Amino acid sequence: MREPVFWILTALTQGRQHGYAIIQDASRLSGGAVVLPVTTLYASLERLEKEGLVRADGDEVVSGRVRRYFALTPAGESRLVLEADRLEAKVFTVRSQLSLRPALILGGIA
Amino acid sequence: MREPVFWILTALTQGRQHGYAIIQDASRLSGGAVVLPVTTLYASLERLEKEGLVRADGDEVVSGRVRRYFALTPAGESRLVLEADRLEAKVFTVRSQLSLRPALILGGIA
DNA sequence: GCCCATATGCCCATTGTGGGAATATGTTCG
DNA sequence: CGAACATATTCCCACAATGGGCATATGGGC
Repeated sequence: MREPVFWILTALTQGRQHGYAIIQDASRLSGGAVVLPVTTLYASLERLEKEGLVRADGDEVVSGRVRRYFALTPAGESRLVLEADRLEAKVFTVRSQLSLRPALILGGIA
Repeated sequence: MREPVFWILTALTQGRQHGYAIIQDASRLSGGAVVLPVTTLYASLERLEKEGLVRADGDEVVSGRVRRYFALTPAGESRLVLEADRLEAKVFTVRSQLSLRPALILGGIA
């Protein structure tokens, strides 16, 4: 799973949300590190809908502007849980590798 | 950072390695989950070399076959450490979001 | 002799990402 | 009032990264 999709699904864990708000959530949740481009967002949402991880959840008009709402499907939720597990495993693996890397033999017995 | 690059850099933490062995390391380190396609590997290595995260570390001939060795640069190592931190932060964030998601109110007081 | 593992290289298609710009309404500020 | 900016979505198009297919070449096992 790529970054944009990860943040979209993560933003949707708190309930239905519309596109523009997802961009703001992604930025907030990542501490400002992630900037989700609009084009990427809508392209991803369309793809995720086709894959059944996200579903359209009604259009609403707020002060003249249309909002398209999206929601996580059960499949989307379990996919995100799976991703969390995978990320955790990756962290464990790199950390292990980094801690036992040859370069670390700097103090030694001396 | 994408999956293939992550596993390439992780494989190289234990010292210089040649292409084919990196593929096997990636598979082993990921518990068989990651299959690094040959084309992706060499394309990535070339890119990583250009970016200064990896450097060519000599060609050797073993039983008639040429092996191209590659090694992590200090930049590559710190990039991987940074990536580990980012992954850890992502795990923390999703887990938090998942634990406080509306759907979890199922047991309640009852 | 044939297949498989090792080891790399070239060609090319697809996927996901993302820049640019258009559209349209509401708000803020000089 | 006009300009700039935030909200909210859409279309067009370029590009980086991924990866499939195939070619090449050697050595080992059946």
